[in-house]
Amino acid sequence: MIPYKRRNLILDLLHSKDIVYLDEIQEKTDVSVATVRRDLKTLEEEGQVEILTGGAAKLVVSVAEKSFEEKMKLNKEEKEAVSSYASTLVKDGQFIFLGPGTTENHIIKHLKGKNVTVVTNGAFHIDELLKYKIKTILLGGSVLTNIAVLVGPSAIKQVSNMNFDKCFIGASGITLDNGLSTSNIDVAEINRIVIEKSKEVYFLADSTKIGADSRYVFADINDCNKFITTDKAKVDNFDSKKLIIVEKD
Amino acid sequence: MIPYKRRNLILDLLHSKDIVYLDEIQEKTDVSVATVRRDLKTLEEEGQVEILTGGAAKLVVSVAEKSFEEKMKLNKEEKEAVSSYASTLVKDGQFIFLGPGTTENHIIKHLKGKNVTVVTNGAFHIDELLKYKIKTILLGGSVLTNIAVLVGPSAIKQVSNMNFDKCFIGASGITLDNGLSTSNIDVAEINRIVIEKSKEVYFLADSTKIGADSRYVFADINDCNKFITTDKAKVDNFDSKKLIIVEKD
DNA sequence: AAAAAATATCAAATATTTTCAAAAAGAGCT
DNA sequence: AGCTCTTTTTGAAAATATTTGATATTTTTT
Repeated sequence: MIPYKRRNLILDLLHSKDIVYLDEIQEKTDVSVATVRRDLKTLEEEGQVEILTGGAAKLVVSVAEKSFEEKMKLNKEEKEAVSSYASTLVKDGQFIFLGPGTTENHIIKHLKGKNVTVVTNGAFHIDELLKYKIKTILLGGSVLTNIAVLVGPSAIKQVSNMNFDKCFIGASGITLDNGLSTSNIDVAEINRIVIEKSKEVYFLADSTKIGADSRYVFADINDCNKFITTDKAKVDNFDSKKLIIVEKD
Repeated sequence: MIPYKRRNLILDLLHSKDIVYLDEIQEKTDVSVATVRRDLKTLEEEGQVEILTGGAAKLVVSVAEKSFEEKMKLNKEEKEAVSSYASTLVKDGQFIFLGPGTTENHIIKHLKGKNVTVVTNGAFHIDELLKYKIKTILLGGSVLTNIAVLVGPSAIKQVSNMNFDKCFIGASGITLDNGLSTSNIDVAEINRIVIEKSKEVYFLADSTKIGADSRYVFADINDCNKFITTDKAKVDNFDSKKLIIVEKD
């Protein structure tokens, strides 16, 4: 196994485990402890890993990204299924808005090669958007700590002057009675405007969001063209004409 | 098989695989390892591939981030010295602008705990700013591929309505004759406005920037309050009242 | 103080770079 | 086309450089 692959393996282990021990790495890679140590030192110099005394290492993630990356892992399959379907709706040349959530982030990789322009207020999407060389407009404004979302009068003004072909928006909570809600009032405000300025509106939700209410309501269930989710049972009372149930594999 | 086709084959392999081994390529192309190595070197020079020890090569993933991180490493000590000094100029409660460069990025960690608001058009600064919980306003606009800098009418409009206590701006090139220049016309435009809207203007430069000109000039040497750099020799002809030479340790 | 872990050192094993001559491919000419 | 001359590409061998495992030494933990 070449060094690069070995180091990747270590990072992979740390993605699922939080801490790995030298023995463990050694066993999986079949090299001497000396080499494992050297690998870890290399990764540490790259800022990817922190070496702990006691023969272990843990992943270094920036505080802010942590919560985002952790959310990316939650219900990954559902989010993947929903966003994969959502991406098929995007046609060449379209001008679309992506909300700042993790489900929306999953969409990005599927847009690769499509000639679209993405507008978003989710600063964490930037890496992924650049990676796939997608034309991007990031809204400007105050950056919300922890979630790196851009809000404020300036962001509002910008979206107010845009007309989207489609928007894809997630929510923290969704109920038939109260509609879609989120935990931040500024995010709610932006969502509200985006929905108004979009020809077609798509709501995305993994099953955990359904049935709960968050603080700030920004839309009614009926404000969308399609509501994309995976769990049929949970949306039984919803308007079935607007529902799209996708299978997670 | 002609060289061109061979190299394409390597890229194809990397499309699906992430890593290819020398043996693998050699087997498929039926040439000597020496030639495979040369092919890889060519591809590397084209920026299409990364050569790894072990004889494998991997597709370069996020060109953008990579180049930023690599630039962060260049002249690290000088940048650190310059930005460390720059940060001492920032007082509690101030409203400052940071340019999108790597030198400016180094400033951020030194702002930890200071009650300042940072405005920037460098999207790559976000992680660092969130990490140290610094109040941040990110300009909105088109995201320039590769460098993740925000530009365009919207960004311009935003900075035009702001009044900064201080701004810290780097450049790609600096000469006494032509002043400060950068490689992107939009970045130059933003810089120009920021300089106008700042009570105090600070230019930052590691020694490699001095003596070279880039495409778009955005300021004269005299447009600043202080010009902070490390290399005394290179700035001998500059107005000494404005110069601050810091030691790298 | 004993045990465990981390660091340092060194020689062997691998990989990479350099060098050089042969082969292949082009370019110009008759 | 056939022939020379030049340039480029290639493979093999030698020279360097890097990676690795083993062992000894120092540091840290218990």
